[in-house]
Amino acid sequence: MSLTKIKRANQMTEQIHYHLSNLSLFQACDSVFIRELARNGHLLCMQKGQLIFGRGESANRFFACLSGTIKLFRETSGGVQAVVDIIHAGQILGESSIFHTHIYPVSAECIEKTDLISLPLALLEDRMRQDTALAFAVMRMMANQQRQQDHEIENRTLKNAPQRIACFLLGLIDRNKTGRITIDLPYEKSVIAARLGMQPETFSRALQTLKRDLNLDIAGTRITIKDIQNMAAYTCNACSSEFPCA
Amino acid sequence: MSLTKIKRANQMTEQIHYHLSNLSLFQACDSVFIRELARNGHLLCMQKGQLIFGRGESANRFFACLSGTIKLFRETSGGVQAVVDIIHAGQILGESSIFHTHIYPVSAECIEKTDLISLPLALLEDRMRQDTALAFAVMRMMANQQRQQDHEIENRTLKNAPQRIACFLLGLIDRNKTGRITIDLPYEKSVIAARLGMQPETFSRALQTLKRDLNLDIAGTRITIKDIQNMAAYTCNACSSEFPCA
DNA sequence: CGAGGGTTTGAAGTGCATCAAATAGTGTGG
DNA sequence: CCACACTATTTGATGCACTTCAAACCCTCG
Repeated sequence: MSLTKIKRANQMTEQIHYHLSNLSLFQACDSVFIRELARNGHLLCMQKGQLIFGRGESANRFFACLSGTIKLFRETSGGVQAVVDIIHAGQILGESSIFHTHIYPVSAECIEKTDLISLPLALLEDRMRQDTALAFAVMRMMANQQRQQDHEIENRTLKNAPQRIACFLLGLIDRNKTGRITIDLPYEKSVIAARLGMQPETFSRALQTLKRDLNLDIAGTRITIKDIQNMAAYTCNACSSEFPCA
Repeated sequence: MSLTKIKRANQMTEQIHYHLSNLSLFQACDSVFIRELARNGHLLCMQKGQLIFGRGESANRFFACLSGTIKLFRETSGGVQAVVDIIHAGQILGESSIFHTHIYPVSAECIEKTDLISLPLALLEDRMRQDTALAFAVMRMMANQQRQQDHEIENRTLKNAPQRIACFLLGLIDRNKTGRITIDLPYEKSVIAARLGMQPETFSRALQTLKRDLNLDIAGTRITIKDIQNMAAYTCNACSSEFPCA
């Protein structure tokens, strides 16, 4: 490598190191490990629609989402998708393939411009074997995802479309806010619809129902909720957990 | 303790030790640990309908299912339930409360006569911190559960009632059998219905549809499948994974 | 044999999907 | 900066899958 190339590589490593040290998952990890990760990390800038990995592909890298949004989904041979989760900045993805014989168990696609760091699974796996705190952090993460999935199954079983939307909106609310609240939908309505297991048309109509029943103000992608308690009653009565249900 | 009481206690410990050493989760654990678990284990014999633990209760024990069947579910204040999983002999339950501030994240109820061992969570947790292999075994288990849940969400999103039942039946089939196959439903139809997210009436009717479309023989709780490939095509075409997908 | 829970069947209603078309919104190149 | 093209969203009309409620049936077990 030329001197300028080395310099640029070092800068890149610095940048990656900075981002990694901000991830909650690595909070308890020592700087040596994070530095090693950084040296082996690639910065990826992906566009809306780009596939990060596909279900069934062999996996030797996992990813940290720095900015943007990613949908995790399963897809039939006919091309129909079931969205399983949505990943935001600060979260990681692909790590669970460690436990699936290094095969990605779902597909991941960017649903807007997204910055990622690609990292070797082997480093994480090795480190987890040595560092109990890291292993437990991963387990805590997995356990939380599991609880979320349980909640999702409950939602699909017990709630109708407007209630599922209301539940989703409540999840977007900053915990310690109160009174009148305005929300900007974090991504396309059709994606939210898929995430909630309904068609875009149903989403649109269900949102109208919600507007009528709960007296919401809706302007395009911006929604104002006047009475949160009312909304919580509307959806949480059909659910095992109460607002705020994280 | 009297001598006979001590003797009886030792016998009990022996019995528990025997069962624990057969659990796949503890295969890699040394005998000392299993013995310590056994000393602190209680044998529980529960009847159909008995609650093992309730969602939200504080947790300091987990359980190993020796025989019988347990449903994990979430329940609204109105008493409606969403069945999240069904636990069989050889599996454990309640362990994930370690990662939820020692609160059970779901409720567990026996749906038939069931034998359990109750064990202290603290022992498992401590041991996981020392024994990486055990920690990884737990993670593998959690990862598998997660994949199952993803599959379940896909099922509920993409499959109709008859297809979900067909998928369930395929999951009961011994992998290396072929040709004409007879299955006995492992528990009440209404429980299967709940597990699949449908009403008992819907289950009954959907099973008729299946019988008609796939030419099944159905006698009460016993079902004979004449053409597995046909059945796989029927349900797996609406799914991201192919038979056998377990 | 009778009681009680589980299952099936029937009739009716409802929520969501589907298909089609109109409208709004967004980004692009002239 | 506007006009056009393309995508996202909404709206309408219709059909179907599943739910709900009610009653009959079946099966098991005391």
